[in-house]
Amino acid sequence: MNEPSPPSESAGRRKAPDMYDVARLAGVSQKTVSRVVNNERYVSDASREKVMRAARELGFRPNTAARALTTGRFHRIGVVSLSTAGWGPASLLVALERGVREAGFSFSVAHTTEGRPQSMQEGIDRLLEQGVDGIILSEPIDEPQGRRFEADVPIVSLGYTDGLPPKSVVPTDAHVVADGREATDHLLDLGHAKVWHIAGPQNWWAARERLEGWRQAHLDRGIEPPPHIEGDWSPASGYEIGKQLAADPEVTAVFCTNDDTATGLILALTEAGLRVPEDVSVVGFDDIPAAAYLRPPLTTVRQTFEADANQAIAALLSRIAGAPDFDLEGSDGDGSDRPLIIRASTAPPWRHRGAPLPERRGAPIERTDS
Amino acid sequence: MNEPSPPSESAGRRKAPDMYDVARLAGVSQKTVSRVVNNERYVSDASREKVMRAARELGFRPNTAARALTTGRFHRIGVVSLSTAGWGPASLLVALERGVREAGFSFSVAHTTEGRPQSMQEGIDRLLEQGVDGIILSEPIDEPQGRRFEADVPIVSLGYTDGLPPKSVVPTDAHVVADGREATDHLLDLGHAKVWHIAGPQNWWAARERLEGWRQAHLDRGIEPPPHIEGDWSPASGYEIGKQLAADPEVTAVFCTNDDTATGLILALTEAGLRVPEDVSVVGFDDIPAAAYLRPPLTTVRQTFEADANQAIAALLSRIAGAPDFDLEGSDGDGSDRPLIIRASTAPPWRHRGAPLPERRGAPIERTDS
DNA sequence: GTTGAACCTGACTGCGCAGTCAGAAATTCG
DNA sequence: CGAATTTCTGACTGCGCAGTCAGGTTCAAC
Repeated sequence: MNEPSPPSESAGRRKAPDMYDVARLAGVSQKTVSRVVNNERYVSDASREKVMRAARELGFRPNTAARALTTGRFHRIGVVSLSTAGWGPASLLVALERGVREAGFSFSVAHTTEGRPQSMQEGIDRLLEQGVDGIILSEPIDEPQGRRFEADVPIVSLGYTDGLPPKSVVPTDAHVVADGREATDHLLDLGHAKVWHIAGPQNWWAARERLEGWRQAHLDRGIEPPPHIEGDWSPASGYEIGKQLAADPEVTAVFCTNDDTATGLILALTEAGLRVPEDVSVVGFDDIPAAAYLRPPLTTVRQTFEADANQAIAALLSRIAGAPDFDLEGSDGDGSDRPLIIRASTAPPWRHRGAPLPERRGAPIERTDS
Repeated sequence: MNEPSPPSESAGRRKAPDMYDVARLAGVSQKTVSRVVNNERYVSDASREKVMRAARELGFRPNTAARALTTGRFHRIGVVSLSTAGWGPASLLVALERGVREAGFSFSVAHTTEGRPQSMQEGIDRLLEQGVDGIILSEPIDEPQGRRFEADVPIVSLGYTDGLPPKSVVPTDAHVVADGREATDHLLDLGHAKVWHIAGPQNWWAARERLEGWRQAHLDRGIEPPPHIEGDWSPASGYEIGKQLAADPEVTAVFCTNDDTATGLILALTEAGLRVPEDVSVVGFDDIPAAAYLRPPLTTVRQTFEADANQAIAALLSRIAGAPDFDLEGSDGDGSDRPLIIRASTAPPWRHRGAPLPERRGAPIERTDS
């Protein structure tokens, strides 16, 4: 009601109210205001009520800088991410922000500079300069020369990275390899003799793991995998590599390191007169929203961004809280959620062109809905 | 060399060095250290050198909280974004981070909570609580009841939003309408009588503008536009709406509010036995990386994320610096960069099914490379 | 040599908050 | 009823830094 009109009403922007202002209005001490704001014990209901009313009336907002200064905690998590808008990295970022927010922390991002070595360390440095309690490395890529990351706060990496300080490292290790293996197994189970692989840049951890899963799937059956071909995640690279693969009659099945690459590949195959899946089966990775609506709808591996993000955050928070080495085992899923989404881009090998199309065309096709 | 071993070497984590530590080692006062760190004038080369050496030796990092406390500036820009990994929002976020970083500011993100009204204001509140010097609203959507956004720092919106404080508002207004118009004009110029429109959710500013451009393109020619259909940006909604459109023989051209929707649409048309572009032409929006590799390669409108982001940042920084109403006119491009990328999904109307395919199939097709 | 200006430096202070502690008031217990 | 305990409160302090100011030094100009 009676607005305590600020002393200098004439000035442009009046000073933000601090705890002393609230205390004065409420008739208590600054320390009591602090207690109320931080929900501490030992404040009478009467005082609490008065303070809250005064704070609301003044529009009081605690000053984070001052709080951080006295507590030494910033209440902020930093994330180093790649400067790409690709589905994978972007989804991870969204999941991380959500998890961090729900944990009550602020969220800072430092993107790496594209094509710049050591840019992960630079990202870490920028985060440290602005003040964070912990750092998450999303989509880690290798630093040159196996350099060690340096930081005086806990670091957690979503996926393995060499050179991490002792704290660190994360969950997802095992299952990404498993995912790559499952995709490959699916194709081998269909009867394909070998599965070709369009890999991602091998300085990315995720790309390496998928390749490793693909390799293992072959070796487990005593098959020598064909040489893999390295792309750059883009549809363009999938298209270019696809033109090569289309020329090789031995190629009947391809596992792509992501859905974008698969999109380019399919176009190249089609332009070469090959049919998917009748002549060549294709598996992607990511399950981007459009995957179910490509022609043909793409068999792919659905990523578990939410779960990965939450594991990373849990690990980081426990380290921030002081646990020297939080044990994460057991939380690693056993794969019961079946990340492989089988759609119409995979089928048994055909290998005789011109054969009549199978009836799949009008068959019901699973579309993702999550 | 002679490492000044910290007093309590036994303790786990030793206290981070402050300016007094550096000053002691360098043989100067704390204030001089402050001067060197902030690159102020009036420091002798000798002092500067000593301080820098000492700072490096101790691994000194200025404490942002203390600095923010004394200066009242956080050196941080906050962005409120949608919690989606879609190409558009994610690209904007990447561009914004880059621009903010280059301006020497830190970058905080607050995502909105999906499906929650008032979540933009909540995002703003979260940013204000953690301390930012200014806020950018990326991909603004309407708040319920035309509520005014409240903040005691400058806000800039990437696209118009009702209820913004006087400071605010941005650049892109004009050209997004123009983009929608250009896409539609392209189809009308090809000879289509009308262009159907799969719109985005109309509480999104971007979706409204594109629809408006589509509408204007019709009205300018004295054509009554057909009713638009509202999707939700997803391929799924494009597919569902596509099934309706496929049943209407009048439909020969569709402008989709984004490339994902177009992807779903094309599948629905294809499944209905229609050919793109022979029976129906399709234009998308965004120019996602896969757009050039769909079948057919998609005619679409390329977004100008970098430019938009930079304009928003420039506007925000100038307001932070004190300019009450920075005038942005003139910076609005005149369209000389031709955002419409014409590929193979658009052609003149055919309208007699079963006609021989035109020769486009093998024709060279532009692929984006930027 | 004197005057002034530019240059350089450090003591002191306050930013807004939470930690510490001493003490008052209310409650429980023997 | 007094003693021990719990609850409540505020004075005081320091976190690490940059702003202010006073003083000292150097240099050029008169």
